[in-house]
Amino acid sequence: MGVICLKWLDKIEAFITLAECLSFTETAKRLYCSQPTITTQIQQLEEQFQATLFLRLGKKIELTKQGEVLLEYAKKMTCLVEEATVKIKTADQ
Amino acid sequence: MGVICLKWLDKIEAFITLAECLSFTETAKRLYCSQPTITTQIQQLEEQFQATLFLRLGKKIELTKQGEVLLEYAKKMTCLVEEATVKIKTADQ
DNA sequence: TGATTTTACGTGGACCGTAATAATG
DNA sequence: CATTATTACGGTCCACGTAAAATCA
Repeated sequence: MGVICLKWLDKIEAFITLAECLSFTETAKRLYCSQPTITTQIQQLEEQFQATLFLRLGKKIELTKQGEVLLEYAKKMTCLVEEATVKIKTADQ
Repeated sequence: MGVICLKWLDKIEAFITLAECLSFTETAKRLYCSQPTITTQIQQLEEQFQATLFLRLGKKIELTKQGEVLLEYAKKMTCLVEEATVKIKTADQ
């Protein structure tokens, strides 16, 4: 999770990582948590956006069109938060 | 909270509202929750960003420079989520 | 059968509202 | 003293990890 550790971004972080490596196991390793946690986070995102983000094809998973759209915005969101964190820190109070 | 009702955006929503009306009481009314909840949410944001977002000047509160910076990004974030929600919904799966 | 994902489930922590306290004018 | 913000506190809900089950190669 790097510098940014805001809890409410965890799901987005999990989604981005999963979209990148396409493996729940690998995603869990990278984010230092269990596979079931990743599964749940992705399920919650799918419910919140009422979308299917990944196709489960046997062992392989595949990003859907809807997933691609979310991925694009997810990256923007994390960038935005990182940028905000830096600029807030350097803002003279 | 309008169409977007993702729980993890509540704090940002509270912050934007408070920055607009500069009253915890009024913010709580608008968001249909209690004042202590707003207080806590703002405190958590201040802790997460390690920043003072509002100056407490007696009964009046005032947005700080850091608060102004966050406000700018907070609005971008909510817009981004709204936009993502719409585009995901219209994406052919 | 081995590897991976999902479901079940119990516990610990977070969140919210009520009540009480503090602070301002 | 009236109004507003904060703190204390208790109950509920959510999230995570472990364990078990399911699924595929």
